[in-house]
Amino acid sequence: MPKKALSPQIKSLPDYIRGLSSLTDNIKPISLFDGVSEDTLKNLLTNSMVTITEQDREIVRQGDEVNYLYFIIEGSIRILRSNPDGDEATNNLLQDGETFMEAVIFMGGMSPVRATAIKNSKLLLIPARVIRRLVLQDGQLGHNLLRIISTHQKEAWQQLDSIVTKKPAERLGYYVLKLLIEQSPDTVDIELPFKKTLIANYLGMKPETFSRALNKLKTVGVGVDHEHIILRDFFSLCHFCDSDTAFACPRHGTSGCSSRACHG
Amino acid sequence: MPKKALSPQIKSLPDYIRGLSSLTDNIKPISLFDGVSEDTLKNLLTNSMVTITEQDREIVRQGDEVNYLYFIIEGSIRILRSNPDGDEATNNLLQDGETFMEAVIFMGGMSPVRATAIKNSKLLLIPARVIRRLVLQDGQLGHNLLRIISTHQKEAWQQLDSIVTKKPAERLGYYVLKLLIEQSPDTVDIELPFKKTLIANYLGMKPETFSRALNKLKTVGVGVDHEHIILRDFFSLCHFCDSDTAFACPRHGTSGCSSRACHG
DNA sequence: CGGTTCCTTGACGCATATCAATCTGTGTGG
DNA sequence: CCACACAGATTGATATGCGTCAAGGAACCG
Repeated sequence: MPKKALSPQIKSLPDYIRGLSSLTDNIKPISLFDGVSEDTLKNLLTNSMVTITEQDREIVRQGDEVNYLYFIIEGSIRILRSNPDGDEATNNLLQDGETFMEAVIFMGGMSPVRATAIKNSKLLLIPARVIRRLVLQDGQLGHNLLRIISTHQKEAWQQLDSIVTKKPAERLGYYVLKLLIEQSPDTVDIELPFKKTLIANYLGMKPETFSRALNKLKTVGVGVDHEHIILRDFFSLCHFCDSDTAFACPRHGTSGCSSRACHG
Repeated sequence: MPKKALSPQIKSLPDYIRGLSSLTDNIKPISLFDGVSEDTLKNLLTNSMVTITEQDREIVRQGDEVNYLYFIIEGSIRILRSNPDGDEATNNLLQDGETFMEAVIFMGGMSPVRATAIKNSKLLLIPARVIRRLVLQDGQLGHNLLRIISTHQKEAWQQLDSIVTKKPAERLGYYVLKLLIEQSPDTVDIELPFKKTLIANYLGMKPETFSRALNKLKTVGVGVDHEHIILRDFFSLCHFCDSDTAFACPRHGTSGCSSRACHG
């Protein structure tokens, strides 16, 4: 276990900024930079750093003081808690365009969670004090931040509910349904964005149980081929829908939709 | 199951305000109003309503549009999610001086959680639009809000971690330890603030399991008498400590402390 | 005193964790 | 190109811990 502080390759960014600001236009649901003034954006970027973090490196440790808000330019990050016995609970799995530690920098005290890189990742580190200052100046930034944090809160609530009230197969079905809606509701081919072991942990089950849950889904028209989930038809996952997902589902209410949320 | 919309007794508050503002000084850890300007406070209160909500009434339903931030003047509130089968998962249990729905009003869309009154409660309803407006004007208010939401996020993370990695008795021990620290670290008598059934659900277990978990704790020096938890000594709960609680514990590091967080 | 609600205790069954073996795909070196 | 090693995934057998069901007890209230 590495005791020394992490020291990833850090490049400061005189020329990087332009590449980035054009990059931010491409990524789908970037919330942090949405609609902020040119001024704020410039201010944010000039005060930030870009770092490359290699796979499995620990970016934030449990108990660390957190001085940055992390924006994922490219890569995958896992937010988790672990105890002395080595048991781990995954709080979140994040990808390009998402942020992390945005809530932690407002908590005061040390970080209650760890953050590790699932694969080689490129991160933008925005100093916490810059965020705190700019939030007061640019209301849009503050609003974005509140939306991001609130959305993460919502996800945590859903995750908890899933684990407490649903059986493994239902949990997995619910997860795949959310993937479908956010990825592309117009296909029957869904790609698992992370290793199955990781997703299993995120869903609060063991890899073996995850595998068996996948098998159960086959009986309701949800096939599997490696990291691809193939649906028999668009409505195979409707059984796992709840009022949250129904709201986000473009197909909700159309003929064929058999969401249980209707009767909830 | 009551189908009709909730319609609690609503009094508007020309004269109530003064009583309230002196009241807020007494409640222990009020975060929402901490350090906000007189101006903001007045603005907040004159635009808000006080309602009395009787026990078991549903204040916010899953799927409702939420138009208020709720401040608990007095009472107890349960935040939960439930599914069509009637299974319920408790996301939070709140008391005097705490707020709820503060994150929901920034999520956009409908509420992913329900809120019910555990007992007769007096609530301050602050319109969401007022909050959104004042947040931009008074940085202190925005900061308070961010702290509250972030703290709730932290609690959700801890709760999830507990349920996934800990056994029932450990979960309960961890919960009681947190009660001890926040209530009064200088006593060996801790009072359970809610019905055992409710706490059981919050901890993700059945009442029977909760009861058996209490029995297990007796073997490590944690006795029970109705709603009172009596410790053999100040350090009976140290076994359940983690780095989060260690940070908040005034006795951490003193002789007698045997926190596992030291070796984590 | 009888009724209700909440908690506790006991007996039982099942679902998931655990342990162990096999399989698949991938990358590496001869 | 094949042999080998390795990680991740799958499958099977077993065990155990929690949920479930059922009964009894304790406090509260009319």
